[in-house]
Amino acid sequence: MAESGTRRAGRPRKAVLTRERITANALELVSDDGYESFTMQRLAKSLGVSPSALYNHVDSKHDLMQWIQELVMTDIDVTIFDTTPLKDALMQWATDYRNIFARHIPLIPIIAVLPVSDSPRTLGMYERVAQALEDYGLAENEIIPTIVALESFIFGSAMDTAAPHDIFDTTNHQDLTPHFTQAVAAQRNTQINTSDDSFQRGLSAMITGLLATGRAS
Amino acid sequence: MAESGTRRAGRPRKAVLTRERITANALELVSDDGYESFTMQRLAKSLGVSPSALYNHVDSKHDLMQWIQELVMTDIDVTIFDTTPLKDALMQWATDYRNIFARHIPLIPIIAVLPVSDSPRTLGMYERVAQALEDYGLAENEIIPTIVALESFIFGSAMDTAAPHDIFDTTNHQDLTPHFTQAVAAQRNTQINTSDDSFQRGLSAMITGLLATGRAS
DNA sequence: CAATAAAATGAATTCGGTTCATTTACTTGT
DNA sequence: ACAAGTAAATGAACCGAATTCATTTTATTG
Repeated sequence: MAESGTRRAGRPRKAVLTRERITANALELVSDDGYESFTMQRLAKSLGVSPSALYNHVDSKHDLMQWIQELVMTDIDVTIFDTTPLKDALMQWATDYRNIFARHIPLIPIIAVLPVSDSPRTLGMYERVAQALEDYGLAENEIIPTIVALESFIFGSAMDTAAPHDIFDTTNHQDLTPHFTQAVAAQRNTQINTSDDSFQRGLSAMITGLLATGRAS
Repeated sequence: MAESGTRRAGRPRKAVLTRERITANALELVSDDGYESFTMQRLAKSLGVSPSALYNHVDSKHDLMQWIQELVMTDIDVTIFDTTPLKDALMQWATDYRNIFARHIPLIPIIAVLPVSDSPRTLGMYERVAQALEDYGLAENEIIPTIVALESFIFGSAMDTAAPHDIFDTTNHQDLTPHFTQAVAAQRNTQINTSDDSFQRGLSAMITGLLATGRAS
């Protein structure tokens, strides 16, 4: 039961912590030392504050990760769609997107499931891409599946960059896997990084195919 | 310092736990109740054993997850390559693969980074796919990038199935995102599940493109 | 039956995220 | 000036989960 309020108003003490400062420090920690060592305690220490103080500003570490992802999103360049033919623009955008999230792999399962309305920056990016696809003449109902398909490939490819170089080493089992072993050797001979090679080929193939179908006009 | 061994040999007590029993129980728990509630304590309880007993057989929970992934892999059907033209076989294999891992999303970051030599079942699958691609006439050096690209898309798409249905709801921001909002409406009108639609389109596009390039013969 | 050794136990450790009662410091109305 | 009010910050405690370790159990074998 609240008493009928005759008490005077008041203002809080000056906040040392703000969403901006928290998020900026978090991103810096994560960029410098990686996600494994990113804890609320370390973040608090980097802000010169006790861990519990963070919880006056953010509900959970998971929410904080969403803040980080929103900030990371601002790195993705969509101005390329203003100046470049669609297919090339999509290639560059997707490559940028993938390279950025390759450095933020633990964010991927979070963003993959995050409602766009919780991330204005993501929404802005989608708007630009949707517009570009519409301008190109893609059928309205194909725009979302096109974006989602590209994004799924982008996320999967970003994760793939974390694989060790010798992930396909089969020196133990080569007799049982002759075709695969030979294929690994052939790719290795090209001297091209497997992840990059795969991403480029897959991306080019997918974009070509997606744009070929259902051109509206 | 070891004493010069004059002591007689001995045999251990009969093991209640085996890798097979542990893995089977783990998979059952995970399938029934999901990964969130999957803990070493619960697994131990389901095996009628104390949590620490598990560590006589597995080095870590992470290793156990690898055991589970190896078991899950056995569900993926590659016999389709024996009977079906390559493009259709790839479509069915990829769909199967994606649908299975859609129920095991937490395994994806693990498998994406796991050396194939640690997973004979995965290696077997790769061998079959590599052979099919070779038989088709794909250039040797394109076989691995083709597999990796498809797998990246499969993993990304599997994660996408966890997204909420209303992930693209923009009722708050529609004025700022007219093209995107309209595209969402158009896709929704098709009545097709967005994840499935996106996967199918993306997969078909990618396979067509990957097989079109560099046919050897 | 005595020695052996793997397996299982249960208590303890560690680490992180999170909660909560309490204190601090700033603002505002009188 | 000052009393009241409030958000922010503190520090101790809580909790869940993985993992470790000293000890005990039990099957086996010469």
